[in-house]
Amino acid sequence: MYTRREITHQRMKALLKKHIQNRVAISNSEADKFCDLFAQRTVKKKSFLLRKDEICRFEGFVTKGLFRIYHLDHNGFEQILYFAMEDWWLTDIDSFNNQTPSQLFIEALEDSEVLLISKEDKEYAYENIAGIEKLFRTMTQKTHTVLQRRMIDSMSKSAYERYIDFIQTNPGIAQRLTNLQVAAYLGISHEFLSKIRRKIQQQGQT
Amino acid sequence: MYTRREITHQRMKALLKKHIQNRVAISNSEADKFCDLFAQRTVKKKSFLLRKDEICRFEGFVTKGLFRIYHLDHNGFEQILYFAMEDWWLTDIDSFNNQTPSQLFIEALEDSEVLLISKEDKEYAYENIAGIEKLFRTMTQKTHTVLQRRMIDSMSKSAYERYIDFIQTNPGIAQRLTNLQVAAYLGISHEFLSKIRRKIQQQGQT
DNA sequence: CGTCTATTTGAATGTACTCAAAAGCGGTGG
DNA sequence: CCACCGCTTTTGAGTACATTCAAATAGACG
Repeated sequence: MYTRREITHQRMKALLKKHIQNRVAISNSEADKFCDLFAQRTVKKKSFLLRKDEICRFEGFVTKGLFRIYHLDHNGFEQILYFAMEDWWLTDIDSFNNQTPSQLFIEALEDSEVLLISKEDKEYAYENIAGIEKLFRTMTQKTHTVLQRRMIDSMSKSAYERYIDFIQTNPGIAQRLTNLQVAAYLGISHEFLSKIRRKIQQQGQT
Repeated sequence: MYTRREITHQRMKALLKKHIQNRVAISNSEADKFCDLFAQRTVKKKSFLLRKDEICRFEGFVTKGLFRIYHLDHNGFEQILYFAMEDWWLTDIDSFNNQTPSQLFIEALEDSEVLLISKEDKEYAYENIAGIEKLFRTMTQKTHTVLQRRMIDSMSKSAYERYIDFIQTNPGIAQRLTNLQVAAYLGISHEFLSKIRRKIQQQGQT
């Protein structure tokens, strides 16, 4: 007999296992061993997985919902680094690796579910589960590429172009966001985003 | 008896070995095994290690000189992603990993020397030399953190602030660059950089 | 229904770019 | 050794992109 919570937990781990096996050659039993290191956590909309000055003690895999990972600049403006939805990883990589106070906030934008692994268990996995070190090396390389691309775009493209790119490349995420969030991600004011959207509307009508 | 070239080669590998042993626990013999996978290459000022549309067949460790890694945007403007000087790594991580055509140029800004490793040899090292997978995982995580920080700054700070940050954080590199290069790194026009520098001069005099 | 938040709009402002031209500077050949 | 060439740096005027502030409007939710 399983409780409902346990059933959910099983289903979430199945998602994680599938995610891993799509990305690296790993046996069933090794994958299970890895997945068992994760704890489940539900996060209500508008509550935080991490706040500035806390030490990030987890790396997370999102199985339901949507998060924003953001930074407050010296004027108190929110700068969104990235969003994490189902099938995405999330952490403050700097704070997690060095166990130093974080500069970031991780907040749920919807009622969400995540699987969390601690630093100790992740280190254990690196040492004792074949393929895990490779999994994270390749994942980090991939996100590095994406970040590099975004860096180039943020410097060489106009706000208008970046907005078009964003909604075309991430329609699944964009739908679920307010313009406030989108503006904070693009690094522009929400008023200006509104004006960009108006211009697009007008073009559509001709 | 060694030729002069061989002696230089030995000295370069010693630099690489030291670099590695500062970053990961690795035995002398394993480190040597890894270093032996690298080939030496001298690159004259203004010549290229990689051009757009070529496949990046190497990852490099700079032992002498200075490189710029840049991208041409759709208006033909150069956007410098990063500089690599002595003790730094350099590659197009995307093109190298996937063996796909590169979007980037890698150009020597001074007469330079690099040690290069091929994709095959690097894969060999991942599989057969203990500690190498960890070395590159941690290095990639570190550069990811740096890139993330730069991303935040490029969106939340003014050109003036970014320039001050750059010359204070990287005095060693900044000295060796023309303002044209610095501007292309900061993502601003060189004319505007000149105006920023004038303002700083005037402040200094009071 | 009322409250809170998101979105839109406009006017004034600021930051950074473009274009054109002049000045500085280093190297090279006559 | 000097004159010239190419490249970097500076300067100014005009312009474009994006922000700020204030206020009105629209939506969402209890």
